[in-house]
Formats: sequence, C-alpha cells, structure tokens
Amino acid sequence: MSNIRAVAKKAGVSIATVSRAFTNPEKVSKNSLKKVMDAVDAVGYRPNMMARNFRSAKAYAIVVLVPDFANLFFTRVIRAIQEVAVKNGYNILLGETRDNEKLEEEYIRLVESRQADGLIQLRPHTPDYKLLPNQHIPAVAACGASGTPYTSVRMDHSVASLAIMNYLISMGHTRIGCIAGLEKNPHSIDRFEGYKQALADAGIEFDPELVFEGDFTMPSGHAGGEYFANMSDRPTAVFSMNDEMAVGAIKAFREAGLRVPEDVSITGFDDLPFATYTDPALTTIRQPAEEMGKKAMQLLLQIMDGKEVNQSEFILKHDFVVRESVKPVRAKA
Amino acid sequence: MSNIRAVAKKAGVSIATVSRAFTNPEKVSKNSLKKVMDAVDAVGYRPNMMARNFRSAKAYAIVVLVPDFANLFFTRVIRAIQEVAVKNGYNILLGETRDNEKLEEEYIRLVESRQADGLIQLRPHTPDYKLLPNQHIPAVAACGASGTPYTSVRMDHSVASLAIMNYLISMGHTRIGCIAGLEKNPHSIDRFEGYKQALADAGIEFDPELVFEGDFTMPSGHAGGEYFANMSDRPTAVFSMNDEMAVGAIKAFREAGLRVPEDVSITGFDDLPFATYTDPALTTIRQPAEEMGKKAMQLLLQIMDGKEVNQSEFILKHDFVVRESVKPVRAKA
DNA sequence: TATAGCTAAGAAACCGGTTTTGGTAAGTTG
DNA sequence: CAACTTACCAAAACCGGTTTCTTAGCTATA
Repeated sequence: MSNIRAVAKKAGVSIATVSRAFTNPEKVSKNSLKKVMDAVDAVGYRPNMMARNFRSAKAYAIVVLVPDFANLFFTRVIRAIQEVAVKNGYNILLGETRDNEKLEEEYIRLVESRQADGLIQLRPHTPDYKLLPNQHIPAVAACGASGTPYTSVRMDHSVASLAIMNYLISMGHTRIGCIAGLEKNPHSIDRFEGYKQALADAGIEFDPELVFEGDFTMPSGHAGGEYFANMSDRPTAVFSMNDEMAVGAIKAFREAGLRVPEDVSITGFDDLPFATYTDPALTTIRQPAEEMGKKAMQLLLQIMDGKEVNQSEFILKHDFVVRESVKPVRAKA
Repeated sequence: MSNIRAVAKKAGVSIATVSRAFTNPEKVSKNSLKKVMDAVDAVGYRPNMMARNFRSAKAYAIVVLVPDFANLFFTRVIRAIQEVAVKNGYNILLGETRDNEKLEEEYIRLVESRQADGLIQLRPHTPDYKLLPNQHIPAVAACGASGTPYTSVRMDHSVASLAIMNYLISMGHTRIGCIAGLEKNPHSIDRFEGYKQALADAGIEFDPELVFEGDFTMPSGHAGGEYFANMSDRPTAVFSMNDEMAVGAIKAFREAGLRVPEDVSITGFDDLPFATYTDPALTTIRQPAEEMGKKAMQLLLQIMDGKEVNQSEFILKHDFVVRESVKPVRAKA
C-alpha cells in the first residue's frame, strides 16, 4: 500500500509537504499543492488513519454501552448520539452488554487502552456498581435514573409516572393496578415512586395486591394481565411500566374476555413505534430519547476536550401521549 | 500516561522484554517476568492499543453497514455478528446509512483508510450500486437478495414466499392480496416472484388489482389494509411482505369492521418479537438472522485472513412459523 | 577443551503519519 | 543597501509499540 513517502518521492517534495497538503493546505504553495495532488492520484494514496490517530493520540471513537439494542428506545438514543458523533468526526463502537459485567469491563478497557476516547453509558446506574467512573476516563451517563454519580442526562421518571397516574385518576379510576419492572431496577424504583405519590396525593390507599412484578418483557406483561384479569376485585385501570408489558397485558385481557379500554384501561411507557398500532393505541409516555442522546454526546465531546462541565445532572422533560387505551371509569352496574 | 519505556526503566529491563512479557510471556524468564509485572503495577501501565494496532497494521475493527437499526430483524443479525467478532478480538463500528449513499461512502472510507479491516453490508444489493466491492477491500454481504455480486450469505426470499403462499392456497384461498414493499427493493422483487409463482403453480390468474405497493412501514401497511377492506371483491387472505405492514393492515381491517382471521387471513414476514403478541398472533416467516450474521462474520474473518473463499453464495433456510392469523376460507354464504 | 546449539535479553530499526527546527530565497523596510 | 520579515519547504525527531538482529551465557556433544 502506498504511503506518504511514496507520494513525496513521486511529487518531488518532502513528506512534510505532503502532510501539510492534507492538514494545512493553505500553508502550501499552489505549485507544490498541485504536484502533491497529482502524485496522490497517480499512486492512489489514502492517508492511514491509524497512523494519524496514533500520532495525535486520539482514536476518534467512543464506545456506547447499551444493555440491549433490540430495545427500540435505545435505538432512538443511539441514533441521536451517532448523528452528533459523526458530525464531529467520531465513530461509535457499539457495546451491547446484556447486563454482563464482564463484557462491560471489556468495553471500558477499550477506552483505557486508547482504542476509544470516551464512553456513554446507557445502562441505569445501580448503587452496587463500581466500574464507573473508574478513574479519569471521559464518561457520561444517559437515560439513567436518579442517583447517577457522574455527569448524566436523563428524564425524571417519577414525575412522568406521576403525570400518567394523575391522568388515570382524573378519569375516575381509583383501583389502579401496576405492572412493575424488576424491583431493583432503578427505573422501576423511580416510576414506582410516581405511582405511590399519585395515590397518596389523591388519598387512595396503596394496596400491595395491586402490584405485579414483571421484567419489562411482553411475556411478563402477559402474566401481569392474567393476574389482574383473574382478580376478584379487578382494577379498572392498569399502569404498566413500559409498552411491551402493556402489549402483553392487553393480549391477556382479551384472552380473558375483557375489552380494552371499556372494561379495563391501560397505559404504557416509552412510546415504541408500534404503540400507535396496538389495539387500542397506547396512551403512554414518550421519553426525549433524541435530545438525551444528543445532549449526552455534546457533553462527552466537551469533557473529552478537557473542558469542565459545570453541571452534573441534566433533566429533560417527558411527553405525555394520549391515545385510546384509557376510558373514564364506568359507573358500577 | 505511562508507556512501555517507563515500565522498562522501572523494571530495569529493555522495552523489548516488556513487550515480550505481554505478547510472548513464554519467551521471558520467570525472573524478568516478575520484574516487569511488578513495574507494570507500580506505574499503572496499560498497553496502548492504537500503537499496537498501528504497528501490526490491523485495526481489529470491522464496519457493519445497516440501513436501519431500529429494525429488529437487523438487530438480531448484528448481535450475532458482534458475538463472533468479539470472540475473535474484533470490534464493531456500526454504520447506520438510512439509504444515504454519501454516508455509506463515508463508512467504506473507514476501511480504505485503515480504521477498520473489513466490512459487512446488510443492505440488499441493487444493480445500480457501484460502491462495492470497490476494490480489494474485504467485504461480505448478508441478508441480501438474489444477484449480489460478491460473497454473500442470505435466505431465498422467493422460496420462502412460495411456501407461505402455498400454505394460504392449501387453506382454500384463491383471492390473495399482496402488500408489497417498494417495487425496486430487491427483497420485494424476490418475494413477489414467490407470490406469482405460487399463483401460477395453483393455476390462479394473477390480478394486478390485488397488489398494493407499500414501503415496509406500519403506516403503509395500514393504507394497504384500507385498500383491500374497501374493495368490492375483497380478497380472503393477504400476503404482507413484512410483519410491520401486517400489523398496520390488521389495524385497518379491524377499523373497517372486519375480523381477522375469520373475515380475512393475513401473513407476515420476519417474525418480529411482537408477532406473537399481535391479535391474532402472526403466521409468518422467520429468517435465520443469527446464522446469517454468524456465517457472514466467519466468512469475513476468513477473507481478512487472506484465505480464499471457495463459494460465493451461501443460502440458508427459512423457518415457517404458523400462528393464528390464517384460517381456511369460508364457504360463500 | 573446542565447537555447535540454544535461550534470554538488549539495541536499534521500523510502522506512517505529524510537528518542530532550521535554512533559503524572495520581498519589505528604514 | 543592510537588516528584517515572510513564505516555503526539507530534514529529522517523535508517537509507543513490535520485531529483527546481535550478543552473552549456558549446555551438550565429540
């Protein structure tokens, strides 16, 4: 493969001139520039980025740690990150970790070993997690929950849940089931707080029987739906902590002969693309995924640039999307 | 940041010995090895991968070009690619191109400029496409359609479509609508071939009125559903070229007061995660995404290794997933 | 004892760029 | 006209590893 020296020889100039022709063309005379460009074409030269990056001690790559990239919420975030990244000359090394800490460590090593310059963590932070911010590696967290101990951009899940719960309550619902995520999941915790807060605000007593613990998957939502459908004192509405579980629950309700939303209202969380096409279309919360991704990348660029970030937590607002899956509670027959 | 020379100095050995201690420890005496390891701990040394890769002229990264990574089919493929890649020490640079050739060129440049060693193209090849295989860059295509002019691993979409159509026909359907993808999309072309072949085999005359051109999105499927629902001589079954459009169509049928599958049967293509949770659950084709991704990466490794690949096209088999969205045609009232 | 053969390890070359240094030719100023 | 810029460019140092070449020291064999 041709290198800068071959070009220099062909053009009859020094390698320094060839280098400058690429990085600081205005520092090179028209005459030399032309000679260089002709030589470049002649030998089919392409600068070797590895050499360039090595010399400049920048990999121009960042790693994005994502728990699960079959999750369409994350793909929205990644897309936004990517957009800002390429605009600034950075590539993205995608690390899907699937809650495997070994794998995650592997990826963090990439930035320690200079294959990447920084890191965006999409997995919500848990108190027992020690890996990050390991030391002085540039990192920002996005889409997390409350309590992230380093620069983060996120939504307030508690507030969003409060909003959707208030909506259910305003429709006259008082017995409201909750299909939760895993108990220790930070998002579950935050959303659960909103659930309980809304009940308390409305003077409705919290009933642990009305909480079903799922794991954010459709099958677990289906199980939750069955649980509520078979209850003797069935709730009139169900607050599901994400759209997938809501879809599973709707299926279970229908199998049990219940109509949605006539017999039971339901809400989701995330506004996945298919939320418009479920039957009924889901009333849900839309996270500002694009803004979070964009902001996170901008912050990371700033940090990698050595600039101090004066604020450690950026909280963006949710959107409340009203569709068809909630109806006012009916008068008891 | 500490480098190999600092370690050598601290350990009182040469840099060559330190290097060997990492890459060929068996070539180093126990004594030196211990001195080196102690020094490594003392100065907190981590080998600089950029330098290593630069010297060895391998980036240990590949780029995966994916048209749309919010498409859950692609995420299955990418995941499989990633698994094989990391097992072999490679990282993945994800390039979402969204049919933007400029962007795609940008990513191909990454391997020309040695930021990556090879490339997997997930976008189906079209005859007018000139970018690949540009020259001698290691590349393989996965998930494409027929007619890919370089090493590829794919499914036979025509055969899969034929299978699902034969199933519909075996259930007594003769008026079968088709919600197609964009006319020039290679997958559309292959799947359409299967559609027509099945009709011909069964002696059913092809009726262009029964073909609705969508674009693989839920809204276009919805439009297709409306189109067929309003037809005077409505088809009894609809062959949708993917699951998303099937979901849209089901929604439209229901809005038109039709029952699925009692009034109209429907089939999908791709077996997305939610295909089990639609109402009714979709009868569909499952592509061997994982195998395709795995095979593609293995082939790429082989090619990057300089080994010849003796076969240029690998065709894997589809799975036919029967669920609830098809019923035998009813006797006319 | 001489010599070949082997192992361990240091010195130095090397990968392909960027950047610093220094020198020359031309133009500018007092 | 001497002194001083300025523009351009070549030579060489440099980034942090790997690899080649060489030598020193040891063992085995005749």
